[in-house]
Amino acid sequence: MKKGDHLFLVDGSGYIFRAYHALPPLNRKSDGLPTNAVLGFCNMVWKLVQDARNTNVGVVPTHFAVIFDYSSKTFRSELYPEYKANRSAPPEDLIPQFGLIRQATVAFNLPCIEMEGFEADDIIATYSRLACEAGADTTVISSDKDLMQLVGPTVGMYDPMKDRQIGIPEVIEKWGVPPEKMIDLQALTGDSVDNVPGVPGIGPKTAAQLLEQFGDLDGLLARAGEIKQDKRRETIIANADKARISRELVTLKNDVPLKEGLDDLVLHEPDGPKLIGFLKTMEFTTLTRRVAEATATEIGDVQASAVTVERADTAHGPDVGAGAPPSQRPAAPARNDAAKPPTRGEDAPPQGDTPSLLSALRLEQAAARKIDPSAYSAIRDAAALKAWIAQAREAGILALDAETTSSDPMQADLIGLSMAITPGRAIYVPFAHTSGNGDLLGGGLLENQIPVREALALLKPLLEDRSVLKIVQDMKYDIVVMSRHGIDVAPFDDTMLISYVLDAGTSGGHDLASLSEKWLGHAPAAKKELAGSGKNAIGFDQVDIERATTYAAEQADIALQLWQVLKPRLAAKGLVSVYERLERPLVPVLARMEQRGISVDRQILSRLSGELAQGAARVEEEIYGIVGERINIGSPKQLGDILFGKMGLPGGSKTKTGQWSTSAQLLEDLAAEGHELPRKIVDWRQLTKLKSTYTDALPGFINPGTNRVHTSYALAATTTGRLSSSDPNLQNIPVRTAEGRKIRTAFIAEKGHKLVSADYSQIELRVLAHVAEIPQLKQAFADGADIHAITASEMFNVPVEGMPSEVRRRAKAINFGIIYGISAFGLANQLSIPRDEASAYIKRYFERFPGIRDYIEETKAYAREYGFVETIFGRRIHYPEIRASNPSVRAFNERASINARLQGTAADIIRRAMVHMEEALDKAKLSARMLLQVHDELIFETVEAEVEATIPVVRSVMENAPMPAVSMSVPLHVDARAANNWDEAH
DNA sequence: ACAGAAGCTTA
DNA sequence: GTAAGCTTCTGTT
Repeated sequence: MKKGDHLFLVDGSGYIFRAYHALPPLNRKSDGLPTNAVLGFCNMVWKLVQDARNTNVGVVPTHFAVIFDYSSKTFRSELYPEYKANRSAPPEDLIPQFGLIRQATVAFNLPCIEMEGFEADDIIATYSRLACEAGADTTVISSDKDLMQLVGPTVGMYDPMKDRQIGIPEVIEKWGVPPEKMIDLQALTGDSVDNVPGVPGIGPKTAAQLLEQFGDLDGLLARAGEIKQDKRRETIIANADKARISRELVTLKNDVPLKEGLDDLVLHEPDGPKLIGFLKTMEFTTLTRRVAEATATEIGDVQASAVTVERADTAHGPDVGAGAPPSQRPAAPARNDAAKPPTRGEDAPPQGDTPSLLSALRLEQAAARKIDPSAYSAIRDAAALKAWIAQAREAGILALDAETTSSDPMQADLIGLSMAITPGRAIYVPFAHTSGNGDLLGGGLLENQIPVREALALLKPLLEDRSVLKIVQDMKYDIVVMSRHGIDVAPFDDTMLISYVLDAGTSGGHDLASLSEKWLGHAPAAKKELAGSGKNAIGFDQVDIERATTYAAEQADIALQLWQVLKPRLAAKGLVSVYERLERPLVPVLARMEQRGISVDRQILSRLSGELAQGAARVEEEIYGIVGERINIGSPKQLGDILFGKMGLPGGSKTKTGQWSTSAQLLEDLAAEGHELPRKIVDWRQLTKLKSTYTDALPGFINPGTNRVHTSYALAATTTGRLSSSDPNLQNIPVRTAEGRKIRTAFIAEKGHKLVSADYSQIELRVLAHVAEIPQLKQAFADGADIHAITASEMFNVPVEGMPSEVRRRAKAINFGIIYGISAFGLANQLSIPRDEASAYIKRYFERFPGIRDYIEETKAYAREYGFVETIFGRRIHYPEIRASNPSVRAFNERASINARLQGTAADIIRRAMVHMEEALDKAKLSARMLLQVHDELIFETVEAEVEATIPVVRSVMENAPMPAVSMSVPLHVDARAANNWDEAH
């Protein structure tokens, strides 16, 4: 073996267990021999031997070996008799596969290596050392953490199941320590599967932290007395011996006396007939065919070979090391497109104007600066805070981030505040961290913190100071939290919204972590690394102050640096007014809407839930009666099998995963043919959907403090400029069916109040008429005529009077189709007509309204040229894939860009209405409060006596919303109604 | 435990 | 044919 060679070492034993559990059961057809792990193994080896180039393994092997455990008795049992003692026997149908995989290895012409007294891992360690000494590189094919100690400059790992490399960065990401400290980490944490004791109560996180602090295990044990936490110090001192023996157990032996030398591991071409013989025996037809093609062997010429199947009582199955490696999240490759050359049209070539230069300069500075946690500190007394506030006043600008206990700003307790004035430096002010040793009372407040009240009293003048700009990522959250403490933070810039205005539609989100990676090339610490996730999550109050400081200060620091890079880009791209008129002013408006919430009647929901439950139970019994067994109706898989398998209904289409489709559309069609079961399934789905998503879920969102439901609006979640609503989503409350509408009756006005609903009529079609300048449509809207009827009349030359409803329906579908970026395929589906008929409709439509064809072509050409489209207010929506070579990807982007101009303009219009609404109501001395937005509808709550006065004000603001920025050539029309509940008001 | 698919709700 | 979010089931290449 020489320099440049590459050795692949497959952890055969580890692979068997992992493949067995990960792969679906598979049995040889002829006799039921279980073979799933064998097939997985063969596929993996074939891929690596034949086609490593097309995997993420990165290199092509020159040497190859598969390593197995020999038996459970190794030198480790001598060292520590309990080692691997509580290992249970492997599953029955895995046992015969141990031997088969060894035979598969031989069939592949690969060395099959095992050694009495040593584990596979020791052999792997030995070969990788020898290879390194020979100047060659090694890839260990495994994801077992026990092998990670081997990772280094010349040794990598590769997880064949996830097609993912594991190098030094991946080890650090997963375990928090570099590979050379894995031994010490495992010595501390132990391993319950292998019965390595470790130190009780020390898990990977604590171990990594201790090793970070003390360097290595010996350092830690020598200086254990310095550990601050009482309990931790004691257990480590008491269990020092266990840690030492554990270290011996997990340390891999790299001087195993091997029979085969490196040169015996040279990779040979596969012997086609020999391998095919084995694969044929196993009845792996696909792989057999593939191997035959690659080795130019005629399958028919090869006889199935004999294999030996070991029986459970003779196999050395129990001896094989279990491989249940912890799952690994694929690491997103670091990406920094800030340095990329500008795309054609989109980013204009570097200009001489100040904003571009400033932006470029800031980017350079940010890229050069390393984020250094040691420049972050905690402020823990009032005097220091006062001094800091004085500096911030002087600076006139300050980034901040509130740390709380909940992602719901209406429930969050404020735990601390981080702030930054100078890039690279930041402070954290802890207010309410607790000792976190977790009894139900939550532990006591830690010392040396400025109490919330006192700290906020000091900070309030700064946060409300009109001459100090506050920079925040996602300001709406902080506004809600701070306003609950009586602080009105202003003025502000929001880095999330600046990014949204600049880059809506480009890949990547607008959250702090994504922006930091994109612009600063730095991945900030994740909150879940401090506070955990899922059911093990702790409140931020329980995170210790030191770690909280590093995390929180970094958040503020990054917000500041992002602002420095992004803000000048707004001016450079002419997007300042979009940000200042459509985004930033909406933040406090939405914050107030969220804070107000809406009243939801629990009793109505609970009554409805009962009715739905009864209804669903009845339909369920009827379904069971027809089907003859109690299947899970909620499982599309089971349903498909029953409908199209057992009952033999004419199955329509399959979904992309090969399942029978059981969509409502398809079931409706079957019902129309006279089948009774599909109808019942559709009914059952409606009832259970209403129950689970609405009547059962909504009461859980009633805030115990306010007795109202507070949705959360996302300003930067959609590509088009629409808002989105979540937790709960109040933008998809049912309205189409009578059953569903009952849910809306539960949304009620306070006593003595009414709900007012005001919605734009046909806003997107009006926008279309305006931007595409279609005379007939403009005229129809000016006349207040029925737009779909006019369209039908134009297309089919029929009078509007006495028009058959079917004719109007088709015209309506075409109008909507235009808004969605029409295709014959889509229209045909919508109207259940043949594709050529739909094509004919579209052709005719374009003949009658040539302006719309022009509009569509112009939009596509513009998007192709610039990579984005704009709304009439200048909002940009990017389509980076508009020039894709894949026709369906390209067509999708074309339709989306056509829709985005219309949907986005409509979204801008209602945003403008919302921004102006409060002042208009104020000026008219009306007390109405805006509660909800549903894309083209606003819902208000107002005292009964003011209803009549409120409606004209609301209507006027909404209808005139485009003014004075844009004067539309088509009038906007708003319908408004008041009632006691949302159903009647709508 | 978590992610993705399927399905359903809205404008 | 556009834009979203939530629930349930399923599988863990």
